[in-house]
Amino acid sequence: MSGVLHVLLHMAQQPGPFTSETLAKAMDTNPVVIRRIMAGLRELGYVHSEKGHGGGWKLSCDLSKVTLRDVYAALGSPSLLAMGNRTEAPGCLVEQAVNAALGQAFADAEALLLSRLGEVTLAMLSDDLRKRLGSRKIHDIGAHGA
Amino acid sequence: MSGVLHVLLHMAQQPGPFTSETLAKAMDTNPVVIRRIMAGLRELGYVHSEKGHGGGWKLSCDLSKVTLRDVYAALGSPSLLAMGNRTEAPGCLVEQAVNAALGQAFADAEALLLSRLGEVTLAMLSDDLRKRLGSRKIHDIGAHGA
DNA sequence: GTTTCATGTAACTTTATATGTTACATAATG
DNA sequence: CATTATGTAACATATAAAGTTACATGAAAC
Repeated sequence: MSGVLHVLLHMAQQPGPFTSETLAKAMDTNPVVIRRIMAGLRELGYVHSEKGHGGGWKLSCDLSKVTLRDVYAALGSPSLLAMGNRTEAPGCLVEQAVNAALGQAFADAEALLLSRLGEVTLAMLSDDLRKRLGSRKIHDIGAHGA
Repeated sequence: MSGVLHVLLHMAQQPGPFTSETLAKAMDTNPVVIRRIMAGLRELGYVHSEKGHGGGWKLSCDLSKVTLRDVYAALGSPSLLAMGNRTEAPGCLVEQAVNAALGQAFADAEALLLSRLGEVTLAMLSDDLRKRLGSRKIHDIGAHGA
């Protein structure tokens, strides 16, 4: 999640296109990993890719319309919580009692988190980033960490 | 977490003591795993253990005073969320912007979850379990899943 | 058209983490 | 002192995430 946003935000600072290799260097990872990540975003139309010379990845969405929750969904909505309910002995009443108590707390927290993510658009993130960049010239994607 | 509560709740139904082996069978795991789990609880005084003949684990706390949050703390407060912030390039402003946005949402969700866990005592869980058991004779810890 | 550059994707390897296991020391009881 | 239990280190296994390699596909340059 954090990594995906990092990529998207980088892309929002320059017109592109960006090759998987370029993005991979910025993220200090492998091009294939980038393609895997971007695949989900492409399916939902947030980015698109082109092959061959001059190809690569481009944003293809209105940043003010896409929330962090949308991005999360594009990743396949992986579990947000580190701990789940045991399901090894579903018939056990002890387990049912435990799951009932934990399940409600977990569900509430997850709902809140999703709601919060839904309030933040990529455009808001991008604006925040530009503020942080301040008067500074927008740094090239190659000059990472500088 | 779920597993620990399972053990504690089982223990709350019978006077004990329970050997690690007994508890391990009920949880379908290994005695050493039980001892590892219980170690944190013992340090906070929620359970205590005795060696040798007739030894084993006993509850040593007021169930109405210990919340699920306390139990969580006894486990070393492991991360509740499945995803954290990237920290690979702390100097990168993009990363800072992403972490600021995600960090707030994560912190809020975590706070809510902790708060919810703090509202539920082991006694409440135990009461709920007894209701579920209904008129049924309290099952022996050996008769798991029945 | 063929060479080059880029994505798409399957298959494999590596790494990290959690869990389970073995072995043995320590302590308490009969 | 033999037995039973915890305490804990060390090792093994299983699982999942991340990284890597290899090669097919498609698009642009020449």
